Amino acid sequence: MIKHIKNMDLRQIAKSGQCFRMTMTGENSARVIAGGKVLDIKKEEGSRFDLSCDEAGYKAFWENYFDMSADYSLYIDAIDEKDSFLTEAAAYGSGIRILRQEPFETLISFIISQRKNIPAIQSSVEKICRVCGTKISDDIYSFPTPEALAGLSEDELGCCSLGYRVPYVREAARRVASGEIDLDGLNKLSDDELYNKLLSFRGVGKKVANCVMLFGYHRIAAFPVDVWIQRVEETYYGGRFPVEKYPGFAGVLQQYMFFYGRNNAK
DNA sequence: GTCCAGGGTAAGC
DNA sequence: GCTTACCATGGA
Repeated sequence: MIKHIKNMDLRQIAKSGQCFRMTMTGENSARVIAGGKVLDIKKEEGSRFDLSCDEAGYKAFWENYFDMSADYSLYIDAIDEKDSFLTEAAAYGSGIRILRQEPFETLISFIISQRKNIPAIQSSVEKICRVCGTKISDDIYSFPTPEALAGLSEDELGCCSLGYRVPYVREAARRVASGEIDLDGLNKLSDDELYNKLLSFRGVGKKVANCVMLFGYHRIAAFPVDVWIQRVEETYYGGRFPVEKYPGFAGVLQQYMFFYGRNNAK
């Protein structure tokens, strides 16, 4: 089916470091695995995209997943003109959207992410999906359910290049699978309450908690600070980015800063 | 072979 | 409250 989508660049999103199961399949095409489904997207002319789903599937899942109701030009227009770095960063990554990913997949993926680069995270996540995800079609596996992941032995998880993170992943999966923590139910919490709840997972500190908030709960005020953002803050902002200038959506701008800073590092 | 990665924990001040 | 050693692994 055909959709016209503004502020949508497949390569930028696939390489933005917010999701780990979106891969480029060609110069202008990508494949996304999410929600137990596969979507192939191809960019045609201008803002015209061809999606491999029907209208019902689009409405039921992908429209929300890609945050289609948001107009990202509003976030970009709100940037202080005098901030030349952020202005350049937003122009550079203007096709990035903040995907509405599932909380559990986001939580586990970002527990894995600590002290790994993006290709290594993708590789680990892919291994986990192959070990205990559900087969969707030939050679394509969904992200595992909490129950499936919690049921793995240490050895089985050990084959997924998790290193010292194995107990973190197991404990998180168990707490969710047992019902001790209802991840979907956390949606009703305020940002602060959600943040503190996420910190209760072993292996989740402030950076990972903020990533889960931003990418798994679409709390776009969350502003994760990793090594790349730290460099940007030190180089251009005297040590700290003024998040208070952008109340409620600093997380979107963080994504532009991360993508630009990381791709233009020497 | 060396350096570093979308950091966190626990121990020590 | 704020440092610091340590953590496994693979990509660049």
